[in-house]
Amino acid sequence: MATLSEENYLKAIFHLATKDHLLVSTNSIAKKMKTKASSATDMIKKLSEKGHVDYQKYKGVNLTNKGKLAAISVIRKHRLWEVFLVKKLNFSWDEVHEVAEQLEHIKSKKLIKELDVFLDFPTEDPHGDPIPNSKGKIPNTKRVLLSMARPGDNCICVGVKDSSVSFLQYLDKYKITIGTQISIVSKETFDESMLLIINNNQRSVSKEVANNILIKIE
Amino acid sequence: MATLSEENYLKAIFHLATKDHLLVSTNSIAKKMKTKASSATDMIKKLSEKGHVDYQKYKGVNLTNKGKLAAISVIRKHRLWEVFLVKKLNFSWDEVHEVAEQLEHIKSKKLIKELDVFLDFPTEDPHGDPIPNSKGKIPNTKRVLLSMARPGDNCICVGVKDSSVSFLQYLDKYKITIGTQISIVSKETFDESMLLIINNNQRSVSKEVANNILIKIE
DNA sequence: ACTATAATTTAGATAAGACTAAAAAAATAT
DNA sequence: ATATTTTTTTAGTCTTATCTAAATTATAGT
Repeated sequence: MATLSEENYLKAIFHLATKDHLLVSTNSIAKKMKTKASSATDMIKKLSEKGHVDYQKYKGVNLTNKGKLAAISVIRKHRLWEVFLVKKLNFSWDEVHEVAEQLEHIKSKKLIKELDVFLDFPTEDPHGDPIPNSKGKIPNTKRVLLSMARPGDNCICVGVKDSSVSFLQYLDKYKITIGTQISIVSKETFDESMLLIINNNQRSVSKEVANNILIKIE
Repeated sequence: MATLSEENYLKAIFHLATKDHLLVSTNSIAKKMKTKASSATDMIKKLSEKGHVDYQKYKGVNLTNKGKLAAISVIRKHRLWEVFLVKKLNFSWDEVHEVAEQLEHIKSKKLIKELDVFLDFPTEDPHGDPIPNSKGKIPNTKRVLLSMARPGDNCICVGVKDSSVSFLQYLDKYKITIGTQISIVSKETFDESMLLIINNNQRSVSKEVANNILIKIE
């Protein structure tokens, strides 16, 4: 059984590994975990001994199947709790993360099974991120960044890439949420800002914003 | 802010202190926490430094007002989560304790406030124990032990003193739960066992059982 | 009151997870 | 190809919460 700290490291490594870059560096883990590289090395050794990662000194780590399933299990719990907080306890999408970070570590199979039933088997969390099923399978949603859309496209906001509080509050301010219709009017070549129609209002968003909104193009 | 371990010690001390015996011994704390007396001493010093208990070497401890409120806050969370697990997630009353022990340490004022709203401000947990309000006031229910009742009394089960899994399962087996009607037929002077009518069946219960069922006499 | 026993505290050790500083390996630049 | 910089690891320290063993204080028995 993984400790709280081990679970957080596994989650961090999972998020850092991408399809084309499965090997994760010590430094990137340390940065994500907001600790020092030496602490990351210590934990990597521990995770390696427990069979959660493959590790070669100076080469970085790779999640084993076991480690991957452990990470996904934590992510599943995190996202289910986020749904609970928003749907049942009136939390807004920028308030859920901190609490879900704690709730995701509660150990009880029955708890998470019944929570899933209670929430009617949700497939996405309040930020549009997919919820892995109990077997560890992650439903893949074909989502792209708003910055990928072209003038004339009609899109629906389906999630965010950056779920920091400041960004979520920005979105709330302009009434952009999951399900919001977005039409692309034009795109500036100079600064890559985009002119959009959102809720019947024209609005210009910066490259930074467009790079963090996930959409589905109709 | 108290650590997880500090919260557990505070809770233990609170449960050990009674109206007529506010001073709690090191050994009793150690026993309740399932640690050694030396560990208890260490923690007592820490709690004393933080102003949660009054402590005099070799004399035992006493919760300060601050420590009492901290303990009650944990107990409130524990009991609210128990209600949630039973009412919303189909847990039975003997399954909730272990999970609530974890959930009670989640730090979020909004979480517990909204949970209280969501559960419609319950005043008792699934074992009949009173839920302290947000100010730390504990509603007092006039409950007595079944062993206090006399032949001819008609009673309602309102809770249990011992909420161990084995006792709760014993009660489930004989269909005794909160709200169950119990009539006292007679009491043996020899072994203090009691003859009862429960759910229209005569049943004899031992002194040990009668000492752990809480009732209200009509 | 004095002794035996029980309760409590102190001292010193351990494990987990973090840190700093220094050493070693890898990557980059010239 | 060698020197410099960056990354990673090692060694040693710290804190929290635990432990064992030994010392100290309190309690009970005679």
